[in-house]
Amino acid sequence: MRTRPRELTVAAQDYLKAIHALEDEGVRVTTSALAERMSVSAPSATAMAKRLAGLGLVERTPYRGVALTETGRACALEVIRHHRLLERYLADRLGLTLDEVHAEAELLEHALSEELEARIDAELGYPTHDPHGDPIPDAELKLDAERGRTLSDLDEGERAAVSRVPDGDPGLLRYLAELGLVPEAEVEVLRRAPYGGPVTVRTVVGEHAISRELAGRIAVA
Amino acid sequence: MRTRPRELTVAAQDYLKAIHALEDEGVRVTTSALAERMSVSAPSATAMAKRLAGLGLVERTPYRGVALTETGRACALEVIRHHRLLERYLADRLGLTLDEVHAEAELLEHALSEELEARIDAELGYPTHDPHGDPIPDAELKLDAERGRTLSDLDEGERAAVSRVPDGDPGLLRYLAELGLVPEAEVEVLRRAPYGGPVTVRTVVGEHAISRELAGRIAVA
DNA sequence: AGCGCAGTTTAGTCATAGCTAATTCCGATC
DNA sequence: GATCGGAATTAGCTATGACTAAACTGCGCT
Repeated sequence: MRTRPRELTVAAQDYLKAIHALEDEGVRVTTSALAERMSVSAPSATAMAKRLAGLGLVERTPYRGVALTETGRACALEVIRHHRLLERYLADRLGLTLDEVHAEAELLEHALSEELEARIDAELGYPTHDPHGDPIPDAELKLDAERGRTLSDLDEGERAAVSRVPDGDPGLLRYLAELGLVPEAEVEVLRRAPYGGPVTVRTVVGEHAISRELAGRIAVA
Repeated sequence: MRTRPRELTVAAQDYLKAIHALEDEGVRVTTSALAERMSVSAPSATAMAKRLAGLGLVERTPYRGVALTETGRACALEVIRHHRLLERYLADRLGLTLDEVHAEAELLEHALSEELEARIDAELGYPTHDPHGDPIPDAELKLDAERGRTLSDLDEGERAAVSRVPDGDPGLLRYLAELGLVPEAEVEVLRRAPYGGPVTVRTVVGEHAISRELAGRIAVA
């Protein structure tokens, strides 16, 4: 039996998604973290946290923050499934580029019926990853964690394939695409400057130095 | 330069669509007609009518009703364009049936960006009609009126092709499909009972009597 | 242990969009 | 031309979700 974020407001779904993302990043979901992520004032975040707690979707400890309940997590995953399936669809079937799909999926995700979700899923052959390399929760909302290594974990001389890139920032995605850093692409780490300095990589496009911080956000396999 | 219903609330867009539909049907757009169409109380309709008038989207005469302004009509057509393009897409590319597309398009129409609209339009080869046979406003929002004849206008013995069926009621659409009354299908009128009685038609599926009222809602060419 | 500040929450508003109950208007009838 | 009834509007509430300003907590630091 499937939980139904469908009966939630769009705003509530967006908050759940944000809370899930923060938990996933290992960040404590405080009011300010949530407010920041949602581009909203702290009181607004507090208010929504209370509402979600009232719906049994999060556990809330005043002054401490919130944590998703099982139900809350299911709702978040449902929305994420919609988002990532749509990204996959938009990229594969309508030719949207990596930097375009996120925003479009963001718009459409709340308007996708279960029917259509299933139809799209089948049409695409039950894909497991979105175009950025993020895993798509399956129809039972199972999500494989796959917290693998990143570009910044590789030793000099190591080669790997990019498995995941950050998904939200179109400018960043265009930049990475220019450097040849897209999912599936081959990379070799040439140098890792000490003290958290830049990482120099070779891709099909050539050699490029990128910040350690950015390298840490690019997963490899 | 394109008007931007995008900046309107979803509710406002839905009201504009309803007002457009009523005008199209030749109905005076009174508060009660609008309230009825929107499944909303009369005071709610009054309130929205005022809001739309304030935005310059309708001309409102208290106690008289509303009429779309040019801007209002453009916004309504923009929404209708989204709706019908999506219907066409869902039918052609995802295999949804005639009775399913309306509800899905209803959900998605407000979440469709101009970008994606253009992409879908191109993908489909700039279609002119949705799967029910309703005309799709073009990118400049021109809509061909084509107020043609209906099944109930045909004389006994006349043959024609169904050009348009009502789009909102899934049950009705399934019924019509069973009778072979779908867009493009060949029909021949066998009998027209007097005094507004039923019309008997032959389709590929056989002979069927349908009410005059229903026949009047099926356009032919 | 106490003080202070950063972070949280409360208090009080606003806008949208819905509702019911009460009132007002318009036109049709007498 | 007054009246009556139905349609339309006003008045007053509710919920969501945002905001600012003010008050409160708790933790770290002395």
